[in-house]
Amino acid sequence: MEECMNFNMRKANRVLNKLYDGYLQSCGLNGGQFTVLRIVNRMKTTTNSELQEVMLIDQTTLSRNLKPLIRDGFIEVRPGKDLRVKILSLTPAGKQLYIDGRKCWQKAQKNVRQRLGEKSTEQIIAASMLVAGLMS
Amino acid sequence: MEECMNFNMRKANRVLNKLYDGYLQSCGLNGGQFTVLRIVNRMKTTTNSELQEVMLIDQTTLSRNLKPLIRDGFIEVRPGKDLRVKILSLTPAGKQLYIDGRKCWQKAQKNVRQRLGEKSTEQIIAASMLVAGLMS
DNA sequence: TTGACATGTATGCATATGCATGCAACTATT
DNA sequence: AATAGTTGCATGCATATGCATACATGTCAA
Repeated sequence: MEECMNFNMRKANRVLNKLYDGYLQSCGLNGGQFTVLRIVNRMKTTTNSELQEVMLIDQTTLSRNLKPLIRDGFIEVRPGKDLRVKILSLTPAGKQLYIDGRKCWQKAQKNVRQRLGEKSTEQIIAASMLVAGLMS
Repeated sequence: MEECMNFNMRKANRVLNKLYDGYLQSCGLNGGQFTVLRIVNRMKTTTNSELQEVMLIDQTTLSRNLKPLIRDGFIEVRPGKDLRVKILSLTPAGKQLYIDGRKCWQKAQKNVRQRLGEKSTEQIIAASMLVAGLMS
């Protein structure tokens, strides 16, 4: 019986989410919030719509994920030249939170890497990127 | 910068879910419901807790996923020898729905297979299984 | 300039998910 | 048999997600 790719990825995703969330909760983050911090940190300065493209996430979901990070002073919003655009960047507190979160994240990633092995780990990440490329 | 496995799998999962759901909606199913039908069909007869182990899904989530399928007459419930256990099986309508759903599912799976190629497809499924194995 | 259309973001609603807990049925120890 | 603990499933609640839509700002054509 042929395997269902969707089912298997969903299952793997549930397992992985739980694992990463477990490590991240000690600094009050979940996987989605950490990802936002991580990308904003990398971009230095970005916008909702740019994040949306990078994460391939629904715009409204992203908008809501950003909300508490902005409210709690981790992400700063400035209006762009185009007043509709909100320019996002990490505040000092946000940078610190990212640094803390990164430590938790590294533990999670290391745990996975050790259990799956280097080669499988890289393959899985590459495979995920391939699948994400189906979006177009 | 090292890639985050969790982020990449989440992203891939979003893309894949949308794709499969798009194909399945023509027979009124979503990916989760189709998976339940598929597994019950394969098992002939099963229980909530057995499904839960196979799907690595939260028991309460599964319970809720089953609810509409039972209510709408696609899954039949008989009490087991242990009266707490509900023995699940497909009704004739459920079997038909699975057959219909399987056609949609095959289109989705074929689409993915064609775009990613045979080798990548198999690798991704194998990779997902590996990751799911982290649950233990 | 003005009016029509486009774009960036937020909100209303419905559904999905999972943790904590509740309840009923079972098991084991006395 | 009575009690305590265990197990299988369901429900209350909180959060996450995404579609449809609203609203504000921008752009372009006349």
